[in-house]
Amino acid sequence: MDISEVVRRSGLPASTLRFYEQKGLIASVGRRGLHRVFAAGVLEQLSLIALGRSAGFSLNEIAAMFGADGRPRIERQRLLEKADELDQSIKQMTAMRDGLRHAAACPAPSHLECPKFRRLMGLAGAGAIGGRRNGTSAKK
Amino acid sequence: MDISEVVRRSGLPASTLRFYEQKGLIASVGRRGLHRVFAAGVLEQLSLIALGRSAGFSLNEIAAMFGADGRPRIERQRLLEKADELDQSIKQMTAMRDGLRHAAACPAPSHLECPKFRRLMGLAGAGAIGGRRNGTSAKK
DNA sequence: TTGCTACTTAAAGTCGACTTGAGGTCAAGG
DNA sequence: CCTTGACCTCAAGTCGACTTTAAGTAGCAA
Repeated sequence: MDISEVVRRSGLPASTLRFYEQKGLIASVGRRGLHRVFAAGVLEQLSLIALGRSAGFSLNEIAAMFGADGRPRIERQRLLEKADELDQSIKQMTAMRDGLRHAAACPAPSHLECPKFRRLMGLAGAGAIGGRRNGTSAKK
Repeated sequence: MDISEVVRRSGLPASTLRFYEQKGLIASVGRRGLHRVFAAGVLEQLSLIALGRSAGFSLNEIAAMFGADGRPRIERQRLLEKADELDQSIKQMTAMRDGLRHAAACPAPSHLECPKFRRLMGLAGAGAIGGRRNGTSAKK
């Protein structure tokens, strides 16, 4: 496969593929002239990377867990840790979601006067002390 | 309150407070000499900002929803949209968490051979096509 | 009044994950 | 054979949310 086919089948731009290769996340099996040639397995590796990303791993963490060859050498301990982290986040986000829904329906003139909203603010403050979180930034 | 008290009571560094002021997220009520003076309400505003952040709003979005005065002029529609986004994320993260837990317990020699893991990879791939997501990066 | 020190500013730096741009190469089709 | 355009490299740029740094100022204790 040449890069354009990987682009087509993975949906990722070529620049990302080159970037991933440079980071050691994937590897081309060789060159035809200048052009990279990829094995079919790279698609699987890319899925794996997407999986890791959406589980909250950074590219560096992913690189550490799988060589450029794609052989997964995942420490199960690490997975459980991440799962616990996700649990934390899920709890936070769930509270937040409920709070938002309530705020949208709340009859208080200003949300600041609503006890539920205020409780929610407390929650967020506590969260802020702890970790940092990002939402979907689907902005252009 | 001078800035050091806000720092003390909010837990945020002074640089962040100045940054927020510059962004129009908070405002000082005046100066004593060069030094900013803040009203007590700024603590509430900061909670509100933390709340918005942890609900996945960007600082710009938050600035648009509340003036520097802190008067919340939240469009309820917007809140519901964010709540729906959070629902999406929560579903993704829940699937991911379960997948991770399974992977940690899975007896397959390589996770790539585990059907559950593969299904999970499909999920992640689908997510990748859609939006972008970040986990807790508690790295120093 | 002196001088410490907490405050001030503006600008630049950082980090992660990419994207963009300039300039170059070369395999393939006409 | 020659052009075309897909691919290449390397460097720099972008974005969000801050932090850091350098240089300056002024409130307050002694």
